[in-house]
Amino acid sequence: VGERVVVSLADVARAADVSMATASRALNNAYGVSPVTRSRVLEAARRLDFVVSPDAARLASGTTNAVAVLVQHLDRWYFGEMVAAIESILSGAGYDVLLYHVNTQEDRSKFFADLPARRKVDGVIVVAFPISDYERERLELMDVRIVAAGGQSVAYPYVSIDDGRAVQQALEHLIRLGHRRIAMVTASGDTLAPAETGRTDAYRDALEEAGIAFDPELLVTCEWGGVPAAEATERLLGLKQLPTAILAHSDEMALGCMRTLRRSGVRVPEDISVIGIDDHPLAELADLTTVRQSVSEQGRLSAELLLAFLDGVDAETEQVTNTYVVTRRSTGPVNTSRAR
Amino acid sequence: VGERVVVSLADVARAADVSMATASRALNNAYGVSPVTRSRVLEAARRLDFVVSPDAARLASGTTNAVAVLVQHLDRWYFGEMVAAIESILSGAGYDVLLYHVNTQEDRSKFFADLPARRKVDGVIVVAFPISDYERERLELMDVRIVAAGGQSVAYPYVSIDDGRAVQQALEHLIRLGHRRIAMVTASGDTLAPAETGRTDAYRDALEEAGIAFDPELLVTCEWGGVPAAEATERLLGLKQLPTAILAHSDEMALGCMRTLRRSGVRVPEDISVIGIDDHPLAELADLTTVRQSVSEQGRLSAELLLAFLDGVDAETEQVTNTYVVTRRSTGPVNTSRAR
DNA sequence: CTGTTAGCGCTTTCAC
DNA sequence: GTGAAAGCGCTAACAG
Repeated sequence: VGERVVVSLADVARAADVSMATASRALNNAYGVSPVTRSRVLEAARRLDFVVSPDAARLASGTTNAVAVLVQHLDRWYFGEMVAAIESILSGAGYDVLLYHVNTQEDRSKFFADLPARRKVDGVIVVAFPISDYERERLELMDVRIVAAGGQSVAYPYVSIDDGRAVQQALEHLIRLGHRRIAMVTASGDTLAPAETGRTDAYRDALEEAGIAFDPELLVTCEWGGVPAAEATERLLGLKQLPTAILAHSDEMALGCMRTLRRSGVRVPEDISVIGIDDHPLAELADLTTVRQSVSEQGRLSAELLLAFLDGVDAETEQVTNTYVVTRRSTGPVNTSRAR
Repeated sequence: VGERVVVSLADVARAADVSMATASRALNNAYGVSPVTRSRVLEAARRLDFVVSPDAARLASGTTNAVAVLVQHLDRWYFGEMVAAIESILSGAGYDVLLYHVNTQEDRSKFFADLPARRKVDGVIVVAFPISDYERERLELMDVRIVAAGGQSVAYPYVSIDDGRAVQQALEHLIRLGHRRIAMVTASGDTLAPAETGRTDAYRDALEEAGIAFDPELLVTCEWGGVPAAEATERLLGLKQLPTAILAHSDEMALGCMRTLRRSGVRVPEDISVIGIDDHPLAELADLTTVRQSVSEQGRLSAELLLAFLDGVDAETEQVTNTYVVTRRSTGPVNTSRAR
């Protein structure tokens, strides 16, 4: 008995007493194999513990059965949740997921310069990642289908929320509570952040729509993150006339705002209301009111969108998922008679 | 002029007027190519925009240059941070990262039953993932190097913190503040959670070491997560004699504890101190005292460990990274004269 | 240092 | 329904 370490298709064919061609067909569920032959092959394969060589299969067939997922900030909830959802759909469909994490500018340049995924994947999903013209050009070189997950992309089919709508909902919530002096702590400067300008613009628009004059003092900008947001909030507290509510670019940043308020003895929501965007799992623990988005839904839909393309099926190329306010304890009616 | 869509090594060789073998050598930085020939090949490759077919290369060479990362709970900070760090090292070394996310029991069974990464990778990194004997057996079938990241594995080389030590440090911190009645809110029941029993056992040991009798009432168990922890804390508040401090299994859970305390009007740390483990980015925003671990360091080291093995280099197979208490505002001296 | 020669392990026409 | 044969595009001896 041979002690073959790795069993090949030839072994299976021999064991089943058929040609390699037939064995291959049987294993791939291709047409043109009699049921009895097929089961004989399958049985032999199982007995020999056969596993196809994916490389040989790919080389011969020309398809990779793999998808690249391009993502940054995987250490943040939003991105992890997104990738998890994408992976789930893709692996369920028999695709491998090649992960490319590009956090630094250096990673990023390197990725687009080298295109390490080239010839390795049938498609790529870009997660909440605004890409430059140059980067788009490079990506095109890969000559595969591209889908954007969680960011409205002008260049590619996408699945995302409507950032403007989310901001609008937040503002409507606050305005309904009587707030007029509403600040926003926003992330920017970071070209890596998604939706950076969208949310800020929407803030101005929504204010205007409500007949509230935009006050530049109330729009503070900082890097993405809770600590930067905490610092930005200090600036807000330095104002002669304080805001009665703060909208944060994301929940993490809202938590930063809340820390500053807490440390300064400002009561939330009695003195100042705070609202975030995302519905981060920890928002609930912080009693933070927020505009909820379903990240896993966006991940799922974007993966399905790519799969549809790969199957040659037409699909809606611009999908927008819902957002809505989740009211918790960090927002309340404006306090007109407060003394500070 | 030919309109070749995809340029092959043969094209490059022809353009550089060398054999395919030489072209291959030049492209792979192999020895035995004169500088001038090499540069001629490289130039031709660049001009033709040549990209090797990874499948063909793998088929011919027998190496995959890919690593599988097996992970669950990618939506949690710990896991995302870990994978990000791993990816960074691996991609820097020229490896592709195949991501396998197994969150549900179903995913998990499927993964180990099918072993979709088989024959596709040179090694696998298992992220904080206690595997069963059966699963280990299946994994062995892949016949590749395996490393555990962020969980002490009896079966594989690993990089992780010393969970017992972390708990001990937390307890030492509390005891130094005068606490004797220290509760623990711990995650368990979930076979998917890492270090689940380790931390609980360490809690008992560390108490004993400090001469504090273990009180079963003070050890409450729940599923992993902030909300379960919040509920578990309610149970604690139902006790006749309250604890003066709570150690949570993780920062997320500590935040759950804090919510219950806050909602119940229990002051932190005046009435009850709270300490977590991890140093989650949001712990800082919640002013949570915690035992810090560097997840990215563990990710980096485990990837480097695997790379060493793949290079045939010997390396330390059990690496333990440091932890230490980061004091913030959620812990304070025990309040002996408190009235509740 | 460079070229020749075999494959790597499959899939896929094309016949039968 | 099944088999024979021809590659897929590259790497790795082995010669020279």
